[in-house]
Amino acid sequence: MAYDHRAIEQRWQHFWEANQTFKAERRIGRPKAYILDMFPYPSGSGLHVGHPLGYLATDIVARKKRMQGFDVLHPMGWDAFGLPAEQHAIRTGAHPAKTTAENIHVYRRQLKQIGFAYDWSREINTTDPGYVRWTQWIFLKMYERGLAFQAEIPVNWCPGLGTVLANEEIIDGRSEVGGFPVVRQPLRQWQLRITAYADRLSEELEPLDWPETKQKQRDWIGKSEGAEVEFPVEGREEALTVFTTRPDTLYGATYMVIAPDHPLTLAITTPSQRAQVSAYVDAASRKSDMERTALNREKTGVATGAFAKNPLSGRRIPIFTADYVLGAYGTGAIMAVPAHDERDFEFARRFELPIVEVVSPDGSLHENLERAYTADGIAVRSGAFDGQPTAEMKQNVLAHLERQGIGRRRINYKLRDWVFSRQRYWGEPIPIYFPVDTAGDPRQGAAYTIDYTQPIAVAEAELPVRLPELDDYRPGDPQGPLARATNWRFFQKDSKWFARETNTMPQWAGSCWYYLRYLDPKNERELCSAGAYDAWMPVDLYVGGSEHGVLHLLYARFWHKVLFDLGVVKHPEPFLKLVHQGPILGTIYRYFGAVDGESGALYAGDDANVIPIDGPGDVRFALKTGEKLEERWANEPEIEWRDGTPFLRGRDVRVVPVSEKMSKSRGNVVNPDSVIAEHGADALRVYEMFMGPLEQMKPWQTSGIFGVRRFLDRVDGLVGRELGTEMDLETAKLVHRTVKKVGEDIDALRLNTAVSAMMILTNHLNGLPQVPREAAEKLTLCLAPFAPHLGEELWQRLGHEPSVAVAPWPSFDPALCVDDTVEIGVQVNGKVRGRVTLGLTASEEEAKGAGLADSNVAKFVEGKQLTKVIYVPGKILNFIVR
RNA sequence: GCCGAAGUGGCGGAACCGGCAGACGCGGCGGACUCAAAAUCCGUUGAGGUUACACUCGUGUGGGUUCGACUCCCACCUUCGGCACCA
Repeated sequence: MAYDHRAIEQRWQHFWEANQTFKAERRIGRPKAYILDMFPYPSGSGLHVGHPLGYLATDIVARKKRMQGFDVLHPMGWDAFGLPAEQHAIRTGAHPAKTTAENIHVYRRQLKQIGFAYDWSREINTTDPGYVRWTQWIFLKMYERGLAFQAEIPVNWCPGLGTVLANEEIIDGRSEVGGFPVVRQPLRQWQLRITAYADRLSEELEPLDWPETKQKQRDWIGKSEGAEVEFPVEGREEALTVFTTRPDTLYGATYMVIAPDHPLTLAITTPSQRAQVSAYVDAASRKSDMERTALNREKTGVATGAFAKNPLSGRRIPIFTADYVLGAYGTGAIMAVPAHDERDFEFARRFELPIVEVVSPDGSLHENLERAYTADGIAVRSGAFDGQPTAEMKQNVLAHLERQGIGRRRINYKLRDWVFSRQRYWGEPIPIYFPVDTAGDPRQGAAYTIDYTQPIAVAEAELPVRLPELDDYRPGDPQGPLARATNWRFFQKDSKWFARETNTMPQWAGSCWYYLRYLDPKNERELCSAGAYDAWMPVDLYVGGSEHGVLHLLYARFWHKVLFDLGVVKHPEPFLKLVHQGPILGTIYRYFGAVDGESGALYAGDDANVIPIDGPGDVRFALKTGEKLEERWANEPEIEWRDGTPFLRGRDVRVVPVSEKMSKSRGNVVNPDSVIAEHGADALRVYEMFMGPLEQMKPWQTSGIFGVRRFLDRVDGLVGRELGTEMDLETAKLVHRTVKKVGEDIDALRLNTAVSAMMILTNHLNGLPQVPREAAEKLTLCLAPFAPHLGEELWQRLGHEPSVAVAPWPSFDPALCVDDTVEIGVQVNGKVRGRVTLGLTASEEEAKGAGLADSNVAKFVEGKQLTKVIYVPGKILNFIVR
């Protein structure tokens, strides 16, 4: 009874391709929907079953919208610049472009066999010269506006990758890709002035229909409102300016701290402290991010010997330098208020500095604080401000400082400018060149000097700047591998020599604006035409992994806002609604074995009799009797089930299933190709949607797909039966409710319960002597977005012309979706004791009578005093007795 | 440490504007079909209890609000994700 999925799926995939069923076109008077997936990086290992999850959700939404008469843009492309292709090139010598093209070929084939409703005529590839041209064009526009600039700055240099990294690409002092250590090192870099957009990037999140990602971005941008205050330094003209969010605690500032890398640190240091301070500054500059974040919990610092004057209290306060103050945030110096800041408190304790309470929870004075009091309160020891609550005092102090001209309101951000150059080959060349001072021909080895202070933009007409051919792609040189392509790098113009920029753009560049290129992918005159923009933008639904919550989504919003200011786009935000699909986990099975190895090994099985111990390497567990054990892992084929418990095949060793992110090294990857070959693309699609809520993390269970395939076979069987014209009321109600629920669930991306609803209908229809035609048709139409191949097949079998993809979405009769009678629970003192069927409009008297007529209810009420009756029509009847 | 999300049968999950907890699927058990197996179909399946019913317990833990709490409030525990000296 199983249908032939191979034949059906191939036939309809060919049909869609031949008929261009999913070509996106705008028609007068139709609503539009732009439904976008985060396009993949085509890696060498192909897709695993986790990849299509988000694509399936959008595909179902897109297919339903199309059936509802929307013009739908649902495109796909490739984010094809990236490290893996380049690393492969270094190992094998194969050109990254070649590897990338091969990988794309595999990805395209895999996606097509899943049956996505993409408009493949709009496919884009970020490495195409026709695409790179516009990425470079946007860069030049930023350069013209001063948003792209060079600076010699300490950057995050990753020797393992031979390149610099953006702050966002570093996790715990290591590279996000590869996990290599990162060190601080000064280098000439291109940066993008994302900080100029910090406020808009933070504030304009507000109206978007996004999940928690909104808050993550806000936190990353880290807007904080406060004040800049000047502290006069003894014996110097210029004051030391600090940033604080707590101007109300100014009277409690008992010392100051200046960052080791602050330009004034050495200048203000007194001769007697010079040696100590220089040593501290040196040590701090050599520390990598890792050391600073991981090891440096204990506060360190050195007195500079200098003193400042607290502008409000008039008190003479010492100036320290300490690395808990960051040179790059605020002004690089702080006023320290140990009584009301945990870090300052810790430092003050360590260096025996005075701790003066100036904010009291209740207005009374406290001595010998045990810890910093960081909450709001009432001002004390604050001169004329005493007694003011924190919020009020902030305003008053600010006003006072502004009148005196020694302070002003100020907003600061954690966000830093985006280090935008990479010392790698496989990226977009930065379209800039520099004058060269040389006596001969640098391509022939003549000595030369490049004047990096005079960057020149490549003329728009000369875009794109293409990558040169290279024999050796290895990184390592801070100038990047492109510096080795001397014939490409150096050129003459008006008999002067010039050198191209040899850094390339980071992987994120291409994905910052790709959603705009889909609108008009072949346009050679503009990145997209105004007509194409107006037809489709903004993106109505964007689905992708939450790992891109800060990186890609922040960068893309930034570029979009720049393009908005340029007049290229007309909306301040590109993505109205964002959803993150959860990862699909692979399952492996854990057990324990003796360290000695296979021969005579002691197999301890599951966790029950095993305890963790401290030890080197893999030996982190032992039997309770003391024998040391190693953690071992088995995957699905090595497992057999006995009475619902997994065992190691052929052995008496119990194993414990553990779900983890799918990865090659764990051997828990499930390949969609094999699932499709065995069960069909429709079964894969429906199973992935049925697994659970889209946004949740879910373990893949191969057995689950059997149930889904059985369901599809049942639907196939139903529609194959002789159909009737009559439909009984119960069936009609269920059919119409299912149509309603499936439609609503798709709109809300509750795809799992939509599938469940269709299963319920199918089970019901299967029990009928004859299946009504209307039921079969509506079920087919509901199922079509989920299982489109089977949907087409059944639609045709029902006597309709293809394609079901453009058939109208089924309607439902609201009257059939509400019950006139309903079964409700009858409670006595809040416990359910019976149930009665009542009309929705039944009065309390009727309900009471019906409820008491239930023998079991009567039993609990009998002999007691009925004190109250709670009746919510259609919901509950509750008798309160005493 | 801070921010965010989540804890429900053997498993994935459903219900959550407070109103019959466990839909749907997997797995298990029993049966039909078969020489047999697979596939398919039917029944059953939270725990305790009972011949059967009744009944008792049950949505991470402890409290609270309510006629009534998986759902709301407070405290805590655990898991996952993010940030991490940002003044």
